[in-house]
Amino acid sequence: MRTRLRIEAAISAYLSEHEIVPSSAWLVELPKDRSNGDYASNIAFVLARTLKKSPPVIAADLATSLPAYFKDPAWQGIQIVAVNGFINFILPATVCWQALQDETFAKGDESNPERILLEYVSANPTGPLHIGHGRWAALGDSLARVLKRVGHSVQTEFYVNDAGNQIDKLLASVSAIKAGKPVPDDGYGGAYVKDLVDEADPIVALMKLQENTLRDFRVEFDTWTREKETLHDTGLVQKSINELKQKGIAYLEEGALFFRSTDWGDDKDRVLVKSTGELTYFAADIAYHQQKALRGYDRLINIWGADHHGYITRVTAGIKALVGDTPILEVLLGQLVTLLRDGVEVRMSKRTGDMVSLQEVIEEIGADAARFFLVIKNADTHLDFDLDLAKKQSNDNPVFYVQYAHARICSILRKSEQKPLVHPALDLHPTELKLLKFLLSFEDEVILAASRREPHRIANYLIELATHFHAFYHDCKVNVEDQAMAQNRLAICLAVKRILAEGLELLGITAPESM
RNA sequence: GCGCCUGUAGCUCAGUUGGAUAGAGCAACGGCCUUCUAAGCCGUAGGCCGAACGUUCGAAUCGUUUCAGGCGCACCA
Repeated sequence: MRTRLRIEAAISAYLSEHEIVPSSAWLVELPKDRSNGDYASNIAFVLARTLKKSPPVIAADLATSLPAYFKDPAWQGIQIVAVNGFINFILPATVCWQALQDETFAKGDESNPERILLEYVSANPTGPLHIGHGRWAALGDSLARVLKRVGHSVQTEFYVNDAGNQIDKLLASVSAIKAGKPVPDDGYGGAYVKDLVDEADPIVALMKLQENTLRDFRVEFDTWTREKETLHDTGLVQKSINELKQKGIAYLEEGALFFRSTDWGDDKDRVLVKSTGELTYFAADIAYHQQKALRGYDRLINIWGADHHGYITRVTAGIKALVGDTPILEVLLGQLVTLLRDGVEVRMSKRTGDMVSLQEVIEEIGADAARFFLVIKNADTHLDFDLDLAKKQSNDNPVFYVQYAHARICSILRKSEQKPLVHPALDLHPTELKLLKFLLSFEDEVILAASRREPHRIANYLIELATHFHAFYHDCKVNVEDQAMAQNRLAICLAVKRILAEGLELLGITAPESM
């Protein structure tokens, strides 16, 4: 059982035995300052009004009563102290050892597993991917890994917009070059376009290009869905439109067909078929989301750039109109990335070809550093990605700091002549104990990263774990004469190695054996 | 004008389902390699959490207002 849940259960048992009903939600959490304890609860604050006593008094009562609710052998020796109204729980090392030896530690903890379709990147096949796509790729792939780890069933999808205006323009540009004519003003003039003239199918070639870049970035999709063959050639877009007409939520006005999205809270109704007879991109998008919904998921998660914010309401309206309330559409917005060179913004334009591709970034600084840089910041803060800085910093980049901890452990293991073995009775050095306990909070971070869709938490956790390990390395020599101590410390090293490797795996970053 | 995001140390950012003295890295300064990788460790310094008011026992966190920056408000994709 998860450590936090075990503590919550004890408090709940106490409450129900004493027939106390809290007036609002209480929780057991990781204290901001770990020196206060390993876990803490605010229950005394919540009960203050109900019991008409001050939080410190209630906390003191609970602190003396609660130990009786931890009878399990491993929990013997738990310290429960009341400070300023908080109840702090200081765990015995045996609880940590027990949790860490469990194969399912920090895995599959989701109480409501869902079938999720996660769609991300979905770049137009009109050019190479750039750093912005890289952010969605790093974010989406890590999120998929995190969601799977806690027990959701996740399928990832890349939607290929291979129909419409931009595609026509690209093909026109390729034809123009082939015919020795200049590229049209609104066409694509990037160097890569010239390489497409010999391709039988330039779109497929560009998809391959994007797929290869993503593979170099360690991002692979379960499915690639092509708009043209899946939605247009099959007549599914028209079918969706017809359904809307039949339901009376699409109407003709001034020669255009409108979808009454205002029925679902949109600002204005949206055009499905232009007065010219052309379908809008939105029409295809509605059909696409209807199809996704019909494939049987509980939830559709899309990662979009913040510039697509305005689309959420109308696409949600489309799903509700055609399918209903399930699946839920959840859109994660990420703020855009500005690529800087020497502190100066590099304008990104596929049309002019003035861009630095994701492929180039990966080749310059490596997939590990690039992924870490792109995923470490909260997705809703704007990201300045300075190429020169990233290159320059490659030596003191946090990703190396974390990887170095892993490599150091591997080195220790290679030199060791002992077998790791836990000696629960052994006294631990304070730094050692801190490290051991910090390992335990991995499960809470993973849960949080999953439920809030925030993979950057994993990156921050790993940096902190590496910090604890490096301090341990400094304070506690592992390969010492004392056999029991050496075995114990080796066991800690193995546990740290495992969590570092699993955490890095969640971010799609390698865990090197040596550096 | 309306909507969304951001504003925390010199710089880059954590911390935001309300909680304990607001944290880290980089940059600055000072220590630590006869000891398992110094890509490391330890210490010093650095803050009216953009501003104001409000809710609360308690606010960086919630509400209102306001200032600054970014992004959207198409019969474009």
